Amino acid sequence: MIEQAKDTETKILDAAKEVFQHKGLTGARMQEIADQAGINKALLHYYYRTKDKLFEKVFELAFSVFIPKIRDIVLSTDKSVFDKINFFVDNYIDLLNKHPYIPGFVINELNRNPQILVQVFEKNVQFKEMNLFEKFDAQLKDEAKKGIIRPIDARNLMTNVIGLCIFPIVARPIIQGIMFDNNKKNYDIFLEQRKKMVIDFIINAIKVK
Amino acid sequence: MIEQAKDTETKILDAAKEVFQHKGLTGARMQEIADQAGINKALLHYYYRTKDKLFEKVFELAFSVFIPKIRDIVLSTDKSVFDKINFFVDNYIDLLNKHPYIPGFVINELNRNPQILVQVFEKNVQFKEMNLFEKFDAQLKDEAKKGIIRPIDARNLMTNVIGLCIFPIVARPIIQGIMFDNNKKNYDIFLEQRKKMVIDFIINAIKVK
DNA sequence: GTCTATACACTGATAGAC
DNA sequence: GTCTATCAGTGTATAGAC
Repeated sequence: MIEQAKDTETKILDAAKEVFQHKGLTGARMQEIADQAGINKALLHYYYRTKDKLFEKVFELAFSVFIPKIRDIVLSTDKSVFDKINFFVDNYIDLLNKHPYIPGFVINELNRNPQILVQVFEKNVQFKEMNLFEKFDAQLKDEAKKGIIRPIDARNLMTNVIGLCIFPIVARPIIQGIMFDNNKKNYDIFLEQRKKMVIDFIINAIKVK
Repeated sequence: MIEQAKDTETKILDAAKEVFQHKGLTGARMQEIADQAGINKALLHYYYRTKDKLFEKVFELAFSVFIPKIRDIVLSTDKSVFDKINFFVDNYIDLLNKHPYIPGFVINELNRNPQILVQVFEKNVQFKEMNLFEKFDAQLKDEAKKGIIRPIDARNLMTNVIGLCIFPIVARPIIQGIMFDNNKKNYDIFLEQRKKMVIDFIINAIKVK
């Protein structure tokens, strides 16, 4: 039955997400994914043929959670730079809290095998047409000329903004361990307060006063 | 012969570093490490007994490359906050260029198994006595009172500084792919220019003008 | 200390019954 | 579509000769 099939396919994908994102491609076991999905190991191969193909699907979905968001926000051309930063950080940190394991997963797997990105690009052309940086560059240059912000290019600014949001999540174990005595609760508070802190930090970094 | 032994032990460790840092614990193969070291697979077990023990050694060494450096710099109490930031970013980015794969390796393995950190702490007490943040906090509070910098706590500042240095290295494949059309040369130039950019960015973020 | 040969467990994948 | 049983390949680890 098709109804049943869709359901099983979804259960497998959800289980695969869970396991792959925590253990990575090489650390994940098909058996564990099957257990997590509550089905038999053979069914995984029935629906996705190979481990690599299943992984690819999971990776693409993870990727598409975080990348288009960047595009959406940067492209909202009616906003000032300050408003964009405010809006981006606010939304991106919320998104990160919802999916805290995805950034580390994507970054790690891409380091192990950068080739995956090329495949994702080929399947989703929209990712590739990211020349939105030129437009953002123009806006930054414009506001700099008007004396609103100090000069900075879009790639550096975006790297800084995204890095300040993602880094404390990706490097959580080490920062929490070294700076917070491995106290999970204190680190959660730290992250909570960072939203406002990061916005202030960035605005002040580029603002002309 | 002891001379020969030391040499082989070192060769194994160097090979293990190379393979583990690129493939991770679960992705690495003892056979590949043996090949890389130019010796037999059985010798690996003769010197390090198990894959896990060999990995642990490699992890500890990788860890000790980047963490004590933080301590050294933050503890140089005779410097102003601005000088510390200048000095830190300059030195840390140089260090990152020398060992670009270590941060991603450490971060990833700690996400897979945060327990490793506890083991490292137990073996190296110096890592744990990182209460240097209290001292740095005092200095930040002092300079803020004097009207030199805007108020910020040590943990947020250190997270920002380290994040701005490490993130473009760790997330290189994705940033290079999306923002630089996968052009390696252009990304190298980008990284080269970031040293000055990052320092300016941070100084302006906390400076009172 | 270093090698060859091999034990033993596990993993991804398939065959075939229902 | 879903299951059980099983295969072929690979991985860590050890035994034992030199």
